[in-house]
Amino acid sequence: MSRSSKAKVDDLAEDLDELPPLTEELEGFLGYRLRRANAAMHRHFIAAVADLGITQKQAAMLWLINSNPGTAQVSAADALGMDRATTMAIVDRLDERGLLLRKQSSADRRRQELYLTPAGQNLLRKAKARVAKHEERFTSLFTASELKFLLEALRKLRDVT
Amino acid sequence: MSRSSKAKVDDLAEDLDELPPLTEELEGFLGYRLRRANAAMHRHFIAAVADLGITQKQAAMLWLINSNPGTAQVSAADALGMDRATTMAIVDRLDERGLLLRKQSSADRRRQELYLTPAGQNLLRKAKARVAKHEERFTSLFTASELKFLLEALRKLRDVT
DNA sequence: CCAATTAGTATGTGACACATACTATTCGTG
DNA sequence: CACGAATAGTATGTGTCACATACTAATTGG
Repeated sequence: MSRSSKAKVDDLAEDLDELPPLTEELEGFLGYRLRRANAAMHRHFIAAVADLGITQKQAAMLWLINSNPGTAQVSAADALGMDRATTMAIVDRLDERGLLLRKQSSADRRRQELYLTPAGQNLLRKAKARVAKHEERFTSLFTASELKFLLEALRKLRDVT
Repeated sequence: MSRSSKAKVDDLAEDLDELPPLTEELEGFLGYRLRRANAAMHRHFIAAVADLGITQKQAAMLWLINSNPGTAQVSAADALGMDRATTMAIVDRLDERGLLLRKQSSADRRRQELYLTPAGQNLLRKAKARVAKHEERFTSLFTASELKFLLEALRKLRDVT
């Protein structure tokens, strides 16, 4: 014991760092917890792929294009829940880095089909390994059934109109 | 039935909008689902308090100060998981709108104690009503025990180092 | 007493979200 | 078929937030 056993009971909270947190009220909110959890996972993600210099959104875009070559910008935007302007900014950034290319669709000349360049495929391959470890770090907190419930719960939240 | 029963089985997916989504692979990731759920709830929050012109972070700051008058900026920053620079920007904005005020601590003159102004208290009161409805819209998707698990799961994710 | 730490501040960069507006193209309906 | 509506991409601007860096003033600890 580092302290005398005569320490007053009143001191216990302070001793054990059990003072009520400033966020006590906020902790009851799903929105607050969701934001904090997302912030933590986002930070961890950025750190995990720091040497690749991509964000969650950029990685998601590369991933989506790799799985669906030729997808139009607007389709990618819808799939990822972004508007066209935001999608433009993200695709622009990846385009400037030579990670993807735009090709006008012959079927509908308004559309720009998106494809990964070899550089983009290469970067995505590296990203996949890091993301797998990153995900494992978080999913390992739960049992398989807990994780299943959690993923479904998050889907329900997303689909609220 | 709107279509002939002779429709080929191959057509079923198209008929029922069950084509695999472009995000099929991404859906398996906890980070992706978390981001989408958070984005949905964030959008809903902003819409819920649109007439008050505050963000989630600003509301959280007002809430925290209201519950803990005199809290220093750095304490609020720690509690909300933000750095000092970001906290400054948020407090500045609320300060400019006259929703809070800074008062130099007499005990430690480096510290700026934060207090809500009557305008800030008034705005927070309105916000609380809207946030309650907003939260209800999402928490009502779950049973009490499911919600308990979800909140705890999100706390675990936040606390990952 | 002095070095290290802490709190607040200032400044700059980058990523996103969203609004608006404009052009080119395609679609739908009279 | 023609023409207005809708769609895809683009350009531009605003606002929020995260983070890095650097600086000052104040406090703390050895």
